[in-house]
Amino acid sequence: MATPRLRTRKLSEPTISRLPVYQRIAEGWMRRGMVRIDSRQIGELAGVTATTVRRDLAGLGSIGTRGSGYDVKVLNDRIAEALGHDRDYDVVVVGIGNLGRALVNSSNFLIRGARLVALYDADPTIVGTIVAGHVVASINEPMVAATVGVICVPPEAAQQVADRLVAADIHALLNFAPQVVNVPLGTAVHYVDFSIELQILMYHLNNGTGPLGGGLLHSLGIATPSPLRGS
Amino acid sequence: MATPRLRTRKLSEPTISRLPVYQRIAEGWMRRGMVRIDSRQIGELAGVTATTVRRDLAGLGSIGTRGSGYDVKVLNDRIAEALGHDRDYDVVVVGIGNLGRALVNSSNFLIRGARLVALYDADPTIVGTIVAGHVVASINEPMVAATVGVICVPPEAAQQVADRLVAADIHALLNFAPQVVNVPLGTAVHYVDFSIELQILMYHLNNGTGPLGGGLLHSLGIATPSPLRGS
DNA sequence: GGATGTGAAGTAGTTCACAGCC
DNA sequence: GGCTGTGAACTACTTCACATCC
Repeated sequence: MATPRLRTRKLSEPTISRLPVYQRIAEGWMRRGMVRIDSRQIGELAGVTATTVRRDLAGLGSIGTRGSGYDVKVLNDRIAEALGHDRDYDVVVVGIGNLGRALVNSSNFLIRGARLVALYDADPTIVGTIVAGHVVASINEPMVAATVGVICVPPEAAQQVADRLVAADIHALLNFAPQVVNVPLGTAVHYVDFSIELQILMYHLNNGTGPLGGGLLHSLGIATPSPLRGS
Repeated sequence: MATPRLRTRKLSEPTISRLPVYQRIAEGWMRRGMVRIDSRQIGELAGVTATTVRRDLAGLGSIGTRGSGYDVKVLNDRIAEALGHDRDYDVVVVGIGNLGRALVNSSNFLIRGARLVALYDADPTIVGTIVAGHVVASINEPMVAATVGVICVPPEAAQQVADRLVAADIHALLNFAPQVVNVPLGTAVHYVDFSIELQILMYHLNNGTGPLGGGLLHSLGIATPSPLRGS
Protein backbone atom coordinates (compact mmCIF):
# COMPACT_ATOMS: atom_id res chain seq x y z
CA MET A 1 0.00 0.00 0.00
CA ALA A 2 1.13 3.31 -0.92
CA THR A 3 -0.78 4.24 2.07
CA PRO A 4 -1.12 7.79 1.49
CA ARG A 5 -2.25 9.29 4.35
CA LEU A 6 -2.83 9.80 7.82
CA ARG A 7 -3.44 13.33 7.06
CA THR A 8 -6.50 12.68 9.03
CA ARG A 9 -5.57 14.64 12.00
CA LYS A 10 -7.83 14.32 14.86
CA LEU A 11 -11.47 13.62 14.42
CA SER A 12 -13.81 14.58 17.21
CA GLU A 13 -15.54 11.88 19.17
CA PRO A 14 -19.01 12.72 17.81
CA THR A 15 -17.63 12.70 14.29
CA ILE A 16 -16.08 9.29 14.79
CA SER A 17 -19.39 7.89 15.93
CA ARG A 18 -21.19 9.29 12.91
CA LEU A 19 -18.75 8.14 10.25
CA PRO A 20 -19.83 4.49 10.40
CA VAL A 21 -23.39 5.67 9.85
CA TYR A 22 -22.44 7.62 6.78
CA GLN A 23 -20.51 4.65 5.55
CA ARG A 24 -23.50 2.40 5.95
CA ILE A 25 -25.56 4.88 3.99
CA ALA A 26 -22.93 4.98 1.26
CA GLU A 27 -22.93 1.19 1.07
CA GLY A 28 -26.69 1.14 0.74
CA TRP A 29 -26.56 3.71 -2.03
CA MET A 30 -23.90 1.70 -3.87
CA ARG A 31 -25.93 -1.46 -3.59
CA ARG A 32 -28.82 0.34 -5.20
CA GLY A 33 -26.59 1.52 -8.00
CA MET A 34 -26.61 5.19 -7.09
CA VAL A 35 -23.41 7.05 -7.78
CA ARG A 36 -23.64 10.38 -6.05
CA ILE A 37 -25.15 11.63 -2.84
CA ASP A 38 -25.24 15.08 -1.32
CA SER A 39 -24.88 16.24 2.25
CA ARG A 40 -28.58 16.95 2.65
CA GLN A 41 -29.50 13.40 1.68
CA ILE A 42 -26.90 11.90 3.98
CA GLY A 43 -28.13 14.13 6.75
CA GLU A 44 -31.73 13.07 6.37
CA LEU A 45 -30.83 9.42 6.45
CA ALA A 46 -28.42 9.79 9.33
CA GLY A 47 -30.57 12.11 11.32
CA VAL A 48 -28.22 15.07 11.42
CA THR A 49 -28.01 18.39 9.61
CA ALA A 50 -26.37 18.76 6.25
CA THR A 51 -23.85 21.14 7.75
CA THR A 52 -22.77 18.59 10.31
CA VAL A 53 -22.28 16.05 7.55
CA ARG A 54 -20.11 18.43 5.58
CA ARG A 55 -18.02 19.31 8.64
CA ASP A 56 -17.51 15.67 9.46
CA LEU A 57 -16.51 14.78 5.93
CA ALA A 58 -14.30 17.81 5.53
CA GLY A 59 -12.17 16.25 8.24
CA LEU A 60 -11.27 13.45 5.84
CA GLY A 61 -9.92 15.82 3.24
CA SER A 62 -11.71 17.31 0.29
CA ILE A 63 -13.64 14.36 -0.91
CA GLY A 64 -16.73 16.03 -2.30
CA THR A 65 -17.32 17.86 -5.50
CA ARG A 66 -18.81 21.33 -5.32
CA GLY A 67 -22.05 21.47 -7.13
CA SER A 68 -22.69 17.76 -7.20
CA GLY A 69 -22.03 16.17 -3.84
CA TYR A 70 -20.08 13.05 -2.96
CA ASP A 71 -19.21 9.98 -4.97
CA VAL A 72 -20.48 7.11 -2.84
CA LYS A 73 -17.54 4.89 -3.68
CA VAL A 74 -15.03 7.52 -2.69
CA LEU A 75 -17.06 8.30 0.39
CA ASN A 76 -17.07 4.68 1.44
CA ASP A 77 -13.36 4.23 0.81
CA ARG A 78 -12.27 7.34 2.61
CA ILE A 79 -14.35 6.56 5.65
CA ALA A 80 -13.00 3.02 5.72
CA GLU A 81 -9.53 4.42 5.55
CA ALA A 82 -10.13 6.98 8.26
CA LEU A 83 -11.56 4.36 10.58
CA GLY A 84 -8.70 2.01 9.94
CA HIS A 85 -10.60 -0.64 8.02
CA ASP A 86 -7.66 -1.08 5.76
CA ARG A 87 -5.78 -2.70 8.59
CA ASP A 88 -6.78 -6.13 9.74
CA TYR A 89 -7.82 -6.89 13.28
CA ASP A 90 -8.13 -10.26 14.91
CA VAL A 91 -11.16 -10.66 17.08
CA VAL A 92 -11.94 -13.30 19.69
CA VAL A 93 -15.40 -13.73 21.15
CA VAL A 94 -15.90 -15.14 24.62
CA GLY A 95 -19.36 -16.43 25.50
CA ILE A 96 -21.24 -18.20 22.74
CA GLY A 97 -24.76 -17.90 24.07
CA ASN A 98 -27.53 -16.30 22.09
CA LEU A 99 -25.81 -12.97 21.99
CA GLY A 100 -22.36 -14.22 21.03
CA ARG A 101 -23.93 -16.35 18.36
CA ALA A 102 -25.98 -13.44 17.07
CA LEU A 103 -22.87 -11.32 16.81
CA VAL A 104 -20.64 -13.78 14.99
CA ASN A 105 -23.37 -14.80 12.59
CA SER A 106 -24.43 -11.25 11.89
CA SER A 107 -23.34 -9.98 8.54
CA ASN A 108 -22.69 -6.62 9.99
CA PHE A 109 -20.80 -7.13 13.20
CA LEU A 110 -17.53 -8.30 11.74
CA ILE A 111 -17.08 -5.59 9.23
CA ARG A 112 -14.20 -5.16 6.92
CA GLY A 113 -10.93 -5.30 8.71
CA ALA A 114 -12.21 -7.43 11.56
CA ARG A 115 -11.40 -11.10 11.35
CA LEU A 116 -12.82 -13.66 13.72
CA VAL A 117 -10.07 -15.93 14.98
CA ALA A 118 -11.49 -17.82 17.94
CA LEU A 119 -14.55 -18.48 20.04
CA TYR A 120 -14.56 -19.53 23.70
CA ASP A 121 -17.22 -20.72 26.05
CA ALA A 122 -17.45 -22.31 29.49
CA ASP A 123 -20.40 -24.60 28.77
CA PRO A 124 -19.20 -28.14 27.93
CA THR A 125 -22.23 -28.69 25.73
CA ILE A 126 -21.18 -25.74 23.59
CA VAL A 127 -17.43 -26.32 23.59
CA GLY A 128 -16.51 -28.36 20.54
CA THR A 129 -19.49 -27.34 18.46
CA ILE A 130 -18.98 -25.35 15.31
CA VAL A 131 -20.27 -21.81 15.18
CA ALA A 132 -19.66 -19.44 12.31
CA GLY A 133 -17.05 -21.80 10.95
CA HIS A 134 -15.04 -22.05 14.13
CA VAL A 135 -14.83 -24.79 16.71
CA VAL A 136 -15.75 -23.32 20.05
CA ALA A 137 -12.84 -23.73 22.46
CA SER A 138 -13.02 -24.08 26.20
CA ILE A 139 -12.48 -20.95 28.18
CA ASN A 140 -9.79 -22.86 30.04
CA GLU A 141 -7.64 -23.34 27.01
CA PRO A 142 -4.92 -20.83 26.35
CA MET A 143 -6.11 -17.89 24.32
CA VAL A 144 -4.77 -17.06 20.92
CA ALA A 145 -3.26 -13.70 20.11
CA ALA A 146 -5.76 -11.11 18.99
CA THR A 147 -6.38 -7.40 18.87
CA VAL A 148 -9.90 -7.19 20.20
CA GLY A 149 -11.73 -9.35 22.73
CA VAL A 150 -15.51 -9.38 22.81
CA ILE A 151 -17.16 -10.29 26.11
CA CYS A 152 -20.63 -11.84 25.82
CA VAL A 153 -20.82 -13.72 29.09
CA PRO A 154 -23.16 -13.23 32.04
CA PRO A 155 -22.22 -10.29 34.25
CA GLU A 156 -20.87 -12.50 37.05
CA ALA A 157 -18.25 -13.92 34.73
CA ALA A 158 -17.27 -10.70 33.00
CA GLN A 159 -14.40 -9.71 35.29
CA GLN A 160 -12.83 -13.12 35.11
CA VAL A 161 -13.04 -13.15 31.33
CA ALA A 162 -11.59 -9.67 31.13
CA ASP A 163 -8.67 -10.83 33.27
CA ARG A 164 -8.01 -13.75 30.98
CA LEU A 165 -8.15 -11.59 27.88
CA VAL A 166 -5.73 -9.11 29.35
CA ALA A 167 -3.44 -11.94 30.41
CA ALA A 168 -3.46 -13.07 26.79
CA ASP A 169 -2.22 -9.64 25.85
CA ILE A 170 -5.47 -8.43 24.36
CA HIS A 171 -5.84 -4.80 25.24
CA ALA A 172 -9.01 -3.70 23.51
CA LEU A 173 -12.22 -5.11 24.92
CA LEU A 174 -15.80 -4.77 23.85
CA ASN A 175 -17.97 -5.65 26.81
CA PHE A 176 -21.61 -6.59 26.27
CA ALA A 177 -22.09 -7.68 29.88
CA PRO A 178 -23.79 -5.13 32.10
CA GLN A 179 -20.89 -5.13 34.45
CA VAL A 180 -18.06 -2.72 34.93
CA VAL A 181 -14.70 -4.47 34.75
CA ASN A 182 -11.33 -3.41 36.06
CA VAL A 183 -8.42 -3.60 33.68
CA PRO A 184 -4.85 -2.40 33.89
CA LEU A 185 -3.78 0.89 32.50
CA GLY A 186 -3.30 0.75 28.78
CA THR A 187 -6.27 -1.47 28.13
CA ALA A 188 -9.38 0.02 26.56
CA VAL A 189 -12.82 -1.21 27.43
CA HIS A 190 -15.90 -0.16 25.51
CA TYR A 191 -19.26 -1.01 26.93
CA VAL A 192 -22.35 -1.78 24.93
CA ASP A 193 -25.57 -1.88 26.84
CA PHE A 194 -28.83 -2.53 25.05
CA SER A 195 -31.04 -1.54 27.88
CA ILE A 196 -29.63 1.95 27.92
CA GLU A 197 -31.06 2.70 24.50
CA LEU A 198 -34.41 1.42 25.66
CA GLN A 199 -34.23 3.60 28.73
CA ILE A 200 -33.36 6.67 26.71
CA LEU A 201 -36.26 5.97 24.40
CA MET A 202 -38.55 5.71 27.39
CA TYR A 203 -37.33 8.96 28.82
CA HIS A 204 -38.20 10.74 25.62
CA LEU A 205 -41.56 9.03 25.41
CA ASN A 206 -42.28 10.13 28.90
CA ASN A 207 -41.29 13.68 28.43
CA GLY A 208 -42.23 14.29 24.87
CA THR A 209 -38.84 15.89 24.57
CA GLY A 210 -36.05 15.35 22.22
CA PRO A 211 -35.99 13.12 19.26
CA LEU A 212 -39.48 11.89 19.71
CA GLY A 213 -41.41 14.95 20.28
CA GLY A 214 -41.80 17.97 18.23
CA GLY A 215 -42.15 16.93 14.70
CA LEU A 216 -38.84 15.22 14.50
CA LEU A 217 -38.72 12.21 12.36
CA HIS A 218 -36.47 9.81 13.93
CA SER A 219 -33.62 9.68 16.14
CA LEU A 220 -30.49 8.03 15.25
CA GLY A 221 -29.24 6.77 18.45
CA ILE A 222 -26.19 4.93 17.44
CA ALA A 223 -24.84 2.88 20.21
CA THR A 224 -24.36 3.32 23.84
CA PRO A 225 -21.01 2.70 25.06
CA SER A 226 -20.06 3.48 28.43
CA PRO A 227 -17.03 4.21 29.99
CA LEU A 228 -15.28 3.45 32.82
CA ARG A 229 -12.17 3.48 34.54
CA GLY A 230 -10.12 1.19 36.58
CA SER A 231 -9.53 1.12 40.19
CA MET B 1 -46.16 10.44 48.60
CA ALA B 2 -44.94 13.75 49.11
CA THR B 3 -42.94 12.93 46.11
CA PRO B 4 -41.97 16.22 44.70
CA ARG B 5 -42.48 14.79 41.32
CA LEU B 6 -41.63 15.86 37.97
CA ARG B 7 -39.66 18.80 38.96
CA THR B 8 -37.22 17.26 36.64
CA ARG B 9 -37.20 19.86 34.00
CA LYS B 10 -35.11 19.11 31.09
CA LEU B 11 -32.12 16.90 31.28
CA SER B 12 -29.45 17.22 28.64
CA GLU B 13 -28.92 14.41 26.18
CA PRO B 14 -25.49 13.43 27.56
CA THR B 15 -26.92 13.40 31.06
CA ILE B 16 -29.76 11.13 30.01
CA SER B 17 -27.34 8.68 28.54
CA ARG B 18 -25.27 8.60 31.71
CA LEU B 19 -28.09 8.18 34.19
CA PRO B 20 -28.67 4.53 33.35
CA VAL B 21 -24.97 3.92 33.98
CA TYR B 22 -25.16 5.53 37.39
CA GLN B 23 -28.24 3.53 38.13
CA ARG B 24 -26.49 0.32 37.27
CA ILE B 25 -23.68 1.30 39.61
CA ALA B 26 -26.16 2.06 42.38
CA GLU B 27 -27.79 -1.33 41.88
CA GLY B 28 -24.45 -3.06 42.11
CA TRP B 29 -23.62 -1.18 45.29
CA MET B 30 -26.96 -2.13 46.82
CA ARG B 31 -26.47 -5.75 45.93
CA ARG B 32 -23.19 -5.69 47.76
CA GLY B 33 -24.84 -4.15 50.78
CA MET B 34 -23.19 -0.77 50.53
CA VAL B 35 -25.33 2.15 51.63
CA ARG B 36 -23.61 5.29 50.51
CA ILE B 37 -21.52 6.28 47.52
CA ASP B 38 -19.89 9.56 46.63
CA SER B 39 -19.51 11.36 43.34
CA ARG B 40 -15.88 10.46 43.00
CA GLN B 41 -16.61 6.75 43.31
CA ILE B 42 -19.47 6.94 40.83
CA GLY B 43 -17.25 8.86 38.47
CA GLU B 44 -14.49 6.29 38.58
CA LEU B 45 -16.86 3.47 37.87
CA ALA B 46 -18.70 5.34 35.17
CA GLY B 47 -15.63 6.80 33.58
CA VAL B 48 -16.50 10.44 34.05
CA THR B 49 -15.35 13.15 36.41
CA ALA B 50 -16.88 13.61 39.82
CA THR B 51 -18.06 17.07 38.82
CA THR B 52 -19.97 15.70 35.88
CA VAL B 53 -21.66 13.21 38.15
CA ARG B 54 -22.70 15.93 40.58
CA ARG B 55 -24.05 18.12 37.78
CA ASP B 56 -26.01 15.26 36.33
CA LEU B 57 -27.49 14.30 39.67
CA ALA B 58 -28.20 17.86 40.68
CA GLY B 59 -30.65 17.90 37.80
CA LEU B 60 -32.77 15.37 39.66
CA GLY B 61 -33.11 17.61 42.68
CA SER B 62 -31.06 17.65 45.81
CA ILE B 63 -30.63 13.99 46.42
CA GLY B 64 -27.20 13.89 48.01
CA THR B 65 -26.05 14.75 51.48
CA ARG B 66 -23.22 17.21 51.85
CA GLY B 67 -20.33 15.63 53.57
CA SER B 68 -21.35 12.06 52.98
CA GLY B 69 -22.43 11.48 49.42
CA TYR B 70 -25.48 9.72 48.03
CA ASP B 71 -27.69 7.02 49.48
CA VAL B 72 -27.66 4.30 46.84
CA LYS B 73 -31.31 3.47 47.35
CA VAL B 74 -32.40 7.07 46.91
CA LEU B 75 -30.08 7.39 43.96
CA ASN B 76 -31.56 4.36 42.29
CA ASP B 77 -35.12 5.47 42.92
CA ARG B 78 -34.68 9.02 41.73
CA ILE B 79 -32.97 7.95 38.55
CA ALA B 80 -35.72 5.41 37.91
CA GLU B 81 -38.26 8.15 38.39
CA ALA B 82 -36.45 10.60 36.17
CA LEU B 83 -36.17 8.05 33.38
CA GLY B 84 -39.81 7.13 33.68
CA HIS B 85 -39.35 3.66 35.07
CA ASP B 86 -42.27 4.20 37.36
CA ARG B 87 -44.54 4.07 34.39
CA ASP B 88 -45.08 0.78 32.64
CA TYR B 89 -44.28 0.23 29.00
CA ASP B 90 -45.41 -2.62 26.86
CA VAL B 91 -42.77 -3.97 24.55
CA VAL B 92 -43.12 -6.24 21.54
CA VAL B 93 -40.13 -7.89 19.91
CA VAL B 94 -40.15 -8.81 16.24
CA GLY B 95 -37.58 -11.32 15.07
CA ILE B 96 -36.76 -14.15 17.44
CA GLY B 97 -33.42 -15.21 16.05
CA ASN B 98 -30.31 -15.32 18.17
CA LEU B 99 -30.42 -11.64 18.86
CA GLY B 100 -34.10 -11.39 19.73
CA ARG B 101 -33.70 -14.39 21.97
CA ALA B 102 -30.65 -12.91 23.63
CA LEU B 103 -32.53 -9.71 24.33
CA VAL B 104 -35.68 -11.18 25.81
CA ASN B 105 -33.75 -13.66 27.92
CA SER B 106 -31.30 -11.10 29.14
CA SER B 107 -31.86 -10.02 32.68
CA ASN B 108 -30.91 -6.54 31.80
CA PHE B 109 -32.71 -5.65 28.63
CA LEU B 110 -36.21 -5.49 29.99
CA ILE B 111 -35.54 -3.28 32.91
CA ARG B 112 -38.05 -2.04 35.37
CA GLY B 113 -41.00 -0.46 33.69
CA ALA B 114 -40.64 -2.44 30.50
CA ARG B 115 -42.99 -5.37 30.14
CA LEU B 116 -42.71 -7.87 27.34
CA VAL B 117 -46.13 -8.48 25.82
CA ALA B 118 -45.56 -10.30 22.57
CA LEU B 119 -43.02 -11.90 20.27
CA TYR B 120 -43.30 -12.23 16.51
CA ASP B 121 -41.34 -14.09 13.89
CA ALA B 122 -41.68 -15.05 10.25
CA ASP B 123 -40.07 -18.48 10.49
CA PRO B 124 -42.72 -21.23 10.79
CA THR B 125 -40.33 -23.39 12.79
CA ILE B 126 -40.07 -20.66 15.40
CA VAL B 127 -43.70 -19.54 15.44
CA GLY B 128 -45.55 -21.43 18.14
CA THR B 129 -42.50 -22.13 20.25
CA ILE B 130 -42.23 -20.65 23.70
CA VAL B 131 -39.52 -18.11 24.34
CA ALA B 132 -39.15 -16.20 27.61
CA GLY B 133 -42.57 -17.38 28.65
CA HIS B 134 -44.37 -16.20 25.51
CA VAL B 135 -45.66 -18.12 22.56
CA VAL B 136 -44.05 -16.69 19.46
CA ALA B 137 -46.74 -15.40 17.13
CA SER B 138 -46.58 -15.19 13.36
CA ILE B 139 -45.60 -11.87 11.92
CA ASN B 140 -48.79 -12.09 9.88
CA GLU B 141 -51.06 -12.06 12.86
CA PRO B 142 -52.42 -8.75 14.00
CA MET B 143 -50.15 -7.00 16.43
CA VAL B 144 -51.15 -6.23 19.95
CA ALA B 145 -51.08 -2.72 21.34
CA ALA B 146 -47.74 -1.69 22.79
CA THR B 147 -45.58 1.29 23.48
CA VAL B 148 -42.27 0.15 22.09
CA GLY B 149 -41.46 -2.16 19.20
CA VAL B 150 -38.06 -3.82 18.97
CA ILE B 151 -36.84 -4.82 15.52
CA CYS B 152 -34.40 -7.75 15.43
CA VAL B 153 -34.92 -8.98 11.89
CA PRO B 154 -32.47 -9.08 8.98
CA PRO B 155 -31.95 -5.72 7.31
CA GLU B 156 -34.01 -6.62 4.24
CA ALA B 157 -37.09 -7.11 6.40
CA ALA B 158 -36.64 -4.12 8.65
CA GLN B 159 -38.68 -1.62 6.66
CA GLN B 160 -41.60 -3.97 6.32
CA VAL B 161 -41.58 -4.71 10.04
CA ALA B 162 -41.37 -1.03 10.87
CA ASP B 163 -44.41 -0.44 8.66
CA ARG B 164 -46.36 -3.10 10.46
CA LEU B 165 -45.43 -1.75 13.86
CA VAL B 166 -46.46 1.75 12.90
CA ALA B 167 -49.71 0.42 11.47
CA ALA B 168 -50.33 -1.18 14.85
CA ASP B 169 -49.99 2.26 16.38
CA ILE B 170 -46.61 1.66 17.92
CA HIS B 171 -44.65 4.85 17.64
CA ALA B 172 -41.41 4.15 19.42
CA LEU B 173 -39.09 1.73 17.70
CA LEU B 174 -35.75 0.30 18.68
CA ASN B 175 -34.06 -0.96 15.55
CA PHE B 176 -31.22 -3.46 15.80
CA ALA B 177 -31.12 -4.04 12.06
CA PRO B 178 -28.37 -2.18 10.22
CA GLN B 179 -30.88 -0.51 8.01
CA VAL B 180 -32.35 2.96 8.07
CA VAL B 181 -36.13 2.83 8.06
CA ASN B 182 -38.66 5.44 7.03
CA VAL B 183 -41.44 6.15 9.45
CA PRO B 184 -44.11 8.81 9.54
CA LEU B 185 -43.66 11.97 11.48
CA GLY B 186 -44.35 11.46 15.13
CA THR B 187 -42.69 8.08 15.31
CA ALA B 188 -39.30 7.77 16.99
CA VAL B 189 -36.72 5.30 15.83
CA HIS B 190 -33.58 4.59 17.80
CA TYR B 191 -30.86 2.61 16.13
CA VAL B 192 -28.50 0.25 17.86
CA ASP B 193 -25.60 -0.96 15.83
CA PHE B 194 -23.00 -3.23 17.36
CA SER B 195 -20.49 -2.86 14.66
CA ILE B 196 -20.26 0.85 15.24
CA GLU B 197 -18.73 0.31 18.66
CA LEU B 198 -16.25 -2.07 17.18
CA GLN B 199 -15.37 0.46 14.52
CA ILE B 200 -14.89 3.21 17.07
CA LEU B 201 -12.65 0.96 19.10
CA MET B 202 -10.62 0.23 16.00
CA TYR B 203 -10.27 3.87 15.17
CA HIS B 204 -8.78 4.55 18.56
CA LEU B 205 -6.51 1.54 18.33
CA ASN B 206 -5.31 2.74 15.03
CA ASN B 207 -4.67 6.26 16.06
CA GLY B 208 -3.64 5.84 19.61
CA THR B 209 -5.95 8.70 20.26
CA GLY B 210 -8.65 9.20 22.68
CA PRO B 211 -9.73 6.77 25.24
CA LEU B 212 -7.16 4.19 24.45
CA GLY B 213 -4.04 6.03 24.00
CA GLY B 214 -2.29 8.66 25.86
CA GLY B 215 -2.22 7.63 29.41
CA LEU B 216 -5.94 7.44 29.72
CA LEU B 217 -7.05 4.39 31.33
CA HIS B 218 -9.92 3.30 29.45
CA SER B 219 -12.55 4.66 27.56
CA LEU B 220 -15.54 6.09 28.69
CA GLY B 221 -17.32 6.52 25.71
CA ILE B 222 -20.60 7.36 26.94
CA ALA B 223 -22.98 7.63 24.52
CA THR B 224 -23.43 8.68 21.21
CA PRO B 225 -26.78 9.93 20.73
CA SER B 226 -27.63 11.74 17.75
CA PRO B 227 -30.43 13.80 16.98
CA LEU B 228 -32.12 14.13 13.98
CA ARG B 229 -34.35 15.75 11.86
CA GLY B 230 -37.24 14.93 9.76
CA SER B 231 -37.49 14.81 6.10
C1' DG C 1 -13.75 17.88 58.13
C1' DG C 2 -15.91 16.46 54.00
C1' DA C 3 -18.72 16.19 49.99
C1' DT C 4 -22.63 18.39 47.62
C1' DG C 5 -24.52 21.84 44.56
C1' DT C 6 -23.67 25.74 41.59
C1' DG C 7 -22.18 30.34 39.58
C1' DA C 8 -18.42 31.47 36.50
C1' DA C 9 -14.97 30.18 33.15
C1' DG C 10 -13.46 27.35 29.72
C1' DT C 11 -13.87 24.05 25.89
C1' DA C 12 -16.05 21.45 22.39
C1' DG C 13 -19.50 20.92 19.01
C1' DT C 14 -23.05 22.73 16.04
C1' DT C 15 -25.19 26.02 13.02
C1' DC C 16 -25.04 30.13 10.18
C1' DA C 17 -23.80 32.30 6.19
C1' DC C 18 -21.17 32.74 2.37
C1' DA C 19 -16.92 32.46 -0.52
C1' DG C 20 -15.16 29.18 -3.79
C1' DC C 21 -15.43 25.85 -7.26
C1' DC C 22 -17.80 22.73 -10.51
C1' DG D 1 -27.40 27.15 -10.75
C1' DG D 2 -25.90 24.00 -7.12
C1' DC D 3 -23.36 22.18 -3.39
C1' DT D 4 -19.02 21.91 -0.91
C1' DG D 5 -15.87 23.62 2.49
C1' DT D 6 -15.02 26.91 6.18
C1' DG D 7 -14.43 31.32 9.09
C1' DA D 8 -17.42 33.36 12.49
C1' DA D 9 -21.24 33.19 15.76
C1' DC D 10 -23.60 30.53 18.67
C1' DT D 11 -25.01 26.88 21.73
C1' DA D 12 -24.15 23.07 24.73
C1' DC D 13 -21.43 20.63 27.74
C1' DT D 14 -17.69 20.23 30.96
C1' DT D 15 -14.50 21.74 34.42
C1' DC D 16 -13.03 24.90 37.98
C1' DA D 17 -13.46 26.76 42.30
C1' DC D 18 -15.87 27.68 46.22
C1' DA D 19 -19.87 28.81 49.17
C1' DT D 20 -23.06 25.85 51.58
C1' DC D 21 -24.66 22.57 54.47
C1' DC D 22 -24.28 18.01 57.03
